[in-house]
Amino acid sequence: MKPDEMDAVFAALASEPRRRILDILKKEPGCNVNRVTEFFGDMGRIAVMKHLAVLEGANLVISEKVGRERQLWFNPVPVHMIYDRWTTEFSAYWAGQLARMKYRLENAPVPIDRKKRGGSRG
Amino acid sequence: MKPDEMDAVFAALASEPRRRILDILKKEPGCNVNRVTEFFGDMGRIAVMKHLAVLEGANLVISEKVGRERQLWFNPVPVHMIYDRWTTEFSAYWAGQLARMKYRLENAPVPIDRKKRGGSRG
DNA sequence: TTCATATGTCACCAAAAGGTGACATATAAG
DNA sequence: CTTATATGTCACCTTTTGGTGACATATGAA
Repeated sequence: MKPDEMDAVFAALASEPRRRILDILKKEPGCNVNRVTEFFGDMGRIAVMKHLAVLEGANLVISEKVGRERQLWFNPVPVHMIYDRWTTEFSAYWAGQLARMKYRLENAPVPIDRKKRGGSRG
Repeated sequence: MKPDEMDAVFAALASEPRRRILDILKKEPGCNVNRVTEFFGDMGRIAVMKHLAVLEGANLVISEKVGRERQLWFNPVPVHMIYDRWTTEFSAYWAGQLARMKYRLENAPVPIDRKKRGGSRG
């Protein structure tokens, strides 16, 4: 997966309305643009079409024109590819860091022992 | 994980330079801003600081000021959370769709059989 | 043809992202 | 003190994003 493709997928997913569109397409595979628009009370058709264009650019949505309608489909492949990448790329890092940081991850960073900076209190 | 947090994480990851910064921090944990900047020939310090602000906003980077330096750390927790979410949310969908679409995923969408539209010529 | 529907395209606008240089502040070193 | 280093902050600029309405096109129906 090339960097540009990753950019497109992450950027597409970095939007609540777009993630919501994916949910809609998961629930109603093959529905058309106006049907998707119905789910949004605060957004018009053109905005929905732009979001769909972003999603199609990331290959997260596939469309096919049937008559005057455009049928829309969620494509899970890019998500799966990132998922695969993370399992391989990050698992080693997680293992190493988790062993080093134990369960302190969410709480505080682990300062490097460059200089002695007073004792830890508690 | 709230929608806003997901937005922040995905938006932060939707940038090649930012993903590169994370790689740098994985390789050199605790290094400072200027050190990170050295890796970029086409970007200045202020731009790097803005990227770091985005990454910190997504909690993908944690920093700690030590003396006049700012030590930077990669935090894998948000990635892990999305990873976890995907394993649960998408696995069922993948199983169902993969069974239905078989290996045709990358190639073509699967049109719903709403109207009979001539025979497939292949 | 005529009318309704579904989508595509265009110009336009406001806000956010992504970059810069100039300057201020804080710390280390002499 | 002075000087160098590391970072923070500010105004400014350009490009992209995200939204709109008006209008054009394509299809379905009568």
